[in-house]
This record gives sequence, C-alpha cells and structure tokens, in this order.
Amino acid sequence: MARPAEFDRDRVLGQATQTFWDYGYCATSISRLVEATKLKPGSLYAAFESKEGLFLAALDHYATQTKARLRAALDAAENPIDGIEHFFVRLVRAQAEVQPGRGCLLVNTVLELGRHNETVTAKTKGHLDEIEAMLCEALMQAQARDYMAADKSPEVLAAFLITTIWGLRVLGGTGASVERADQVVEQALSLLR
Amino acid sequence: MARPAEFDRDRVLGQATQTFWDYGYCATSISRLVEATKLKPGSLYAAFESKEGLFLAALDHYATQTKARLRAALDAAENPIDGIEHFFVRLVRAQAEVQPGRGCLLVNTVLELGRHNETVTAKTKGHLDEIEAMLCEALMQAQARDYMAADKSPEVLAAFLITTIWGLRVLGGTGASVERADQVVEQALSLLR
DNA sequence: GATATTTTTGAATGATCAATCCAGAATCTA
DNA sequence: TAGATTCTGGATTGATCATTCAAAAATATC
Repeated sequence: MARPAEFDRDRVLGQATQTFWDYGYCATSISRLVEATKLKPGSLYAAFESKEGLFLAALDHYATQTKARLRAALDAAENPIDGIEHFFVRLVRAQAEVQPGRGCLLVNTVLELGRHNETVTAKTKGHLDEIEAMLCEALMQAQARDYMAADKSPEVLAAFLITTIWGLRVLGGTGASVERADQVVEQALSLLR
Repeated sequence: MARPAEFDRDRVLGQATQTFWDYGYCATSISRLVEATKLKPGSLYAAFESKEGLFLAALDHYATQTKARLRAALDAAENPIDGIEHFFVRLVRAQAEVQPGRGCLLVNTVLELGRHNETVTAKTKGHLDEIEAMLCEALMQAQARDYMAADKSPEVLAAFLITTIWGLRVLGGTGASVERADQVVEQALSLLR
C-alpha cells in the first residue's frame, strides 16, 4: 500500500537505549536522540509517539537483555548457586570494562523518576520485580536440591541479593575497581552457602 | 556600609537541598528553586553564582547532616557494631517514613551526573568516601575491642557495608516496606558478628 | 540627614526544550 | 504506469531553560 520504513527499529531502539543509559531521561534531549539514531524528529515521533514512549520502549529493550543474561547464567551453571555467582561475577566485569560508571538503567530510572512519573516507574519496578523473582526461584531450587540450608528464606535472600546488585550498580557508577567489587560480591554470596 | 542580605543562607540551602533531592539536578529548574526558596533569580545568583554552585553547596549541606547522623549513632552506642546497627535501622526508617522514595542525594547524584560533571562527581565521591572511612574506622575499633573476629578485614567489610547502604537507598527509592528493608539489613549485618 | 553600597525585584535575554507540520521522496496496489 | 499512501527531511512552534541586568529599596557610615 505504501512506502515502507527504512530504519531498523531494533537498531534505533538499541541506540536510544544507550543514550538514555548514558545521560538519563531528563538530560537526553530529542536532538541527542536524533544524533544517536540518525532519524529525524518526525520519524522518531511517528515510530514511538513521544520521548516518553521511546523511553518506555528502551526500558523494555534493556530489561529483556538483562533478564536474558541472568537466565543464561542460571541455565549454564551446574546448580543455581553457581549460576547466581556467575551472574554476579559477569555483572561486575561488564560494569567495569564495557562502559564504566554507567550503573544500571533500571536503577537509575527508579531514582531519577521514582516519584514523578508513574507510568515509567511502574514499568521499571515491574522489570526489577521480575529479576528478583528469577533470583528467588533459583534459590528455591537450590534449597530443594540441597545446595542451600533448609532454614534460610529464599524470599529474604532474594531481597538481599537484589539489594546487593543495586549497591553494586552504584559502586559501578562510582567507577570502583573490579577487585573492590569482587570483594563485596564474595561477602554477599557467603550468606548463601 | 550597605544593605544586609535579608534571607537566612542556611534556610535557603536547606530548601534548595530538599528540591534537588526531590527532583534531581537536571529536573530542578531555577523557577522551581525560586518557588522553593522564595528568593528571586537575581538573589540566588548573587549568593551562589550559578545553578551548579547552589547544587555543590546543597551537596555539602546534605553530606554534613548525613555524617553527623552516623557520628551520633556511633558515639551513642556501647560498641561500634551496635552503633552501625543503629545507623542502619534509623536509615531504613527515615527513608520509609520521612520522605518515602527519595533515596540518597549523594547516590542519586553519582548516578545522574557521574560521567558528565567532574566537579560535582568529585565532591560527591569525596563525601561518600568519608562515610565509608567512618565505617571502616568503626570496624577497626570493633576489632580492637573484640566485638569482631580478628580474621575479618575492616576495609572489605566497610566496602560491603557502604554497598549495602547504596542498595538500601535504591530499595528506599522503590518504596519498599520497612519490614523488607529490615530483613535485608539483618542479613547484611550478620556478616559482622 | 546625605551619600555610598549592597540587596531585592522581576522583566528580559538568547538558547534549547519537546513536539508539530508539511513538502518532497519513495513504494505499494491496481 | 497512475494514484494512493506512507515515510523522510528539516524548518518551525510555543514553552521553558539558565542567566543577566537595570531600576528600586534598604541600610550602613559619615
């Protein structure tokens, strides 16, 4: 019926996600997004409706990748505890090496828009809850398979682990060294054994 | 020689700090600060030079209070471990009750401006380092007075504790319940005993 | 009380913001 | 190939941004 879109939506979403991750929602202007995606304002708005719409799509894009990494770490390991450990180790390295000092887009978003944008916050918390649920499920499996003491609470430990992840995200934001982050991870994970 | 300033600098700084804490640096416009402080733009600029200058002053204002609270908790307790525990307990309550969902201004600032404003980031990290140093000193004292095992590293545990605090700040930012935060604190502090 | 000096006030500045719009280009159906 | 439809490019919109400025108000010193 008509002319098809020229751009690759997923590529644009990836570039927009990087920009939002780098600068935060507020400091990411449309002109920055235009520069990053090479799309003109008109095309951006046609595809994503608004700056907030594009940001919501970027949050999904980011969270999907994060969950996939956790899932992969859990599936590749011999047991859930090892899987969690691998996830933490990789998180620390990705944070220090790939793009140091950026933290986590979901965490940054909660803190930036927490009480001022209900739509964004609801989506962000939903993703964070899903990640915590994945951790909790892994801990329950670990307990069922005797890799974790029966008297520990998977729910409480999952809450502790996700809090540690958030702390590590801040630690990454401060540009701390891998050694330092590894020591923190070692302390935290010692509670699981 | 001349007309004296009418406003109370400390009151203005307090109001500006609340506003920055609430909205973040970027989303806090001068007009918001004018509304919050009841000062006109000209007076604000005469007193603090720029938006960034006011923000830097607000960071000091905030950090001074935070350090005073930690110092008070440590001094009031019978031993350093109890002092740290009291500090954590109060932090969780202050976060949940006073102004839920705001996190910590220092943490928020590192994540918002981390790689894009060196002046602000240097000051923020300096304050965070001082807090960590206070925790480390308390742990060394605890070890000297036999409230902590001799084979533990105060440096590593201080890094772990400050990471936990940052995680709790994010947890507070998500609007989590006091019960949930208390459970996380209990897990974290169990490593000190 | 006169003068000098500073503060306060609030309008004005140019820049940039998110978002819109439309003319020209492209590609589909028929 | 004709016509309908959609996408692209980029200027434009009104709002808001951080900052400045000049005039009015206030108080210190003399």
